[in-house]
Amino acid sequence: MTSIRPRPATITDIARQAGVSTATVSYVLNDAPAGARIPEETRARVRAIADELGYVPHANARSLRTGSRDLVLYVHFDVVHGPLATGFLYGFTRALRDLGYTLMQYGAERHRGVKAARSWAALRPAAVIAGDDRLTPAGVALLLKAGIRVFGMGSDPAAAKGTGLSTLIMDHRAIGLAAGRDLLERGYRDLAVVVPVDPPLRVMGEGRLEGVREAAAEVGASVRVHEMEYSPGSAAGIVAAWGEEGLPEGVFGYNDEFAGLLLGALLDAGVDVPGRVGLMGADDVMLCRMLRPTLSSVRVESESPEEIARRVVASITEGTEVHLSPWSPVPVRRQT
Amino acid sequence: MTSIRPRPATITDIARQAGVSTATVSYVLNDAPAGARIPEETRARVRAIADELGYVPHANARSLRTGSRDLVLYVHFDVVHGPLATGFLYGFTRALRDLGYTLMQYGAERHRGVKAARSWAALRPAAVIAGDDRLTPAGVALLLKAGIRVFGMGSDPAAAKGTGLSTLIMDHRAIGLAAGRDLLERGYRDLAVVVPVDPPLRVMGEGRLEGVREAAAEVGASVRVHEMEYSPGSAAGIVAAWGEEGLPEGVFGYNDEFAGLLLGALLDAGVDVPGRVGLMGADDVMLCRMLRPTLSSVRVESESPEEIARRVVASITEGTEVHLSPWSPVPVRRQT
DNA sequence: TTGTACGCGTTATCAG
DNA sequence: CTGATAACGCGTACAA
Repeated sequence: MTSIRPRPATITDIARQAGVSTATVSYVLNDAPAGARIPEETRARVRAIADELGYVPHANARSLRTGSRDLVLYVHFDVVHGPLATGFLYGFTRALRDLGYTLMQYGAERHRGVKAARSWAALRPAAVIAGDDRLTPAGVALLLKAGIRVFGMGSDPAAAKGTGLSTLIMDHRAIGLAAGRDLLERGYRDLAVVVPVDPPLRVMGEGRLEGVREAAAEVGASVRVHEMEYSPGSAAGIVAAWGEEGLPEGVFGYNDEFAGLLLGALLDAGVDVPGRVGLMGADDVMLCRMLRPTLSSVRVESESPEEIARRVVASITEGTEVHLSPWSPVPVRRQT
Repeated sequence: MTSIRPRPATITDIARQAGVSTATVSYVLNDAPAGARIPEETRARVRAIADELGYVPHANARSLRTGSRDLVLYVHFDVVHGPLATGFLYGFTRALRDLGYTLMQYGAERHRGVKAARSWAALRPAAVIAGDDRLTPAGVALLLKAGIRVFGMGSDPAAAKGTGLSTLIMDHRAIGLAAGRDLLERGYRDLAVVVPVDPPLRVMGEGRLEGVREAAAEVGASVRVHEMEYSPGSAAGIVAAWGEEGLPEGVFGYNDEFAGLLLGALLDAGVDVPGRVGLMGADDVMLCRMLRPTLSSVRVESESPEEIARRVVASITEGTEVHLSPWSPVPVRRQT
């Protein structure tokens, strides 16, 4: 007597036990109008058996039959999500669920381009949201051809326009612009900007840098650029370099974490912050209020996840291309 | 002339265009032994058409037919994942993929117990990994009955033993024990511990507290407990209370973030850290090295994600209950 | 209420 | 040797 591994109950199991057809079971469990005149006694019996068997409909089989797609695939960047992104993702997930879609996060994808696209397409999602580092024109084309909407996170909306690729971006240039303007308003004319070397972050860093440069150009200020790794040693190296070439007046540290590392290195070097050097981060995470002096930052306010979800769903159902930029930057001045 | 929404190509489309049966297409595309003797010419034609059509097999249809389950559902806690958890999750995802399974993250689940279990069961995963705040005995039973393995994150292994529920836990008691012992080694006998009020964090906080208490009991030290929210105000409140009742000698701040908030509040109050008060966080994230003075912490080293993945898969294929605790704590002493 | 075709792909069986 | 037929997995929905 070998114990068999449990198997999920099927509609057929229920039909057999209840002595009715599978059609009847389906009608009863779905409260379908076509089965409206099935006697209450039968209905009760079917329901009782379904319950007893722990029956749960097979989502795959159902969607295979109905042809419905309710999956939205979210393919991560390979980086740690900050509280901002996490918070948005939660709201977005919930909002999508309310609209009848299921968002699944698909992490640690090792492929890109057509290979990645094929693995996503196999799941027949209604849409895929992926970092632009995973997308290639051929991959996007494959998905679109299969009726799967594609959202590039970070892709350039101008370049995407007309290709069918939708975009969902954080406007990094705008963040840099806000930070740069805030530093310039304080009278600084000699600015330094940090750009992460880590590839997925680098693109964003360059966008932010561009914004600072734009702000600087408005008043004829200068901008120095430094590559930085996410490590105390790299921060110390930059501060040491400033010791040689002269300290900048204002520093934009890419984000709060990089800025936090820089702040530590500046304090270690005995630099007066903000007396000698003004410092800004971005994202406005709680970290800003842990550091002393407290860190100035650029808060990124997001449009309601519900609204974004609605527009994503509209794009899915209408098969149209949309370009969403749910974030807007606001400087927050603190002690640095 | 209405443009029809693109539809994914099916095996039937290919068969029609190639003038062969769907069986032939299937054999060719899968390099099945049964189709080994299909002439190269036909094979090439089928492959070319599949390629041209952008054909990708329908994963659902395939698994429906073969009965295979390769999905592992990971249901988040509703909190921001730190770098530690994120890093583990990435490695774990990759390792599972190498073993033929796909890990999907399912966030912002609004249900718990049987309701949640039903929504997971509908996806027919091979296993579900969920926070114990989402699991109830009835829910677990439903899943097990359907042949779906269940891993409770944070569930008590002792309580689970024999019920079929597997566990995957971080040993919070051990973290508190390590922190407590480190503080006591420095000679502190008047300890304070912070416990977050936020429900999902509270459980972990209580586990860590228990560990500190255990350490304190070994040498007869005292332990004060303070509830804390994740806000600068709450930290300031606690420090103010210490002003009234007297400062503790050593503080365990639950984790680095809560400790960082406390550090800021202590410095604001003019308290000498670590001269007057020693402070420890936990998790050892980069934040520790941004703060000045740099924060002592408890690093949590995880067993290799590959090894954990192997054991999870073994549990799935053999249908056995396992209890994994892939983390071990190591104190890291810095300036605080 | 039931029989059954269908959605998509796999595979054992059978025929030219 | 080459390849088609058909049953099947699970649930839905139309015709009877």
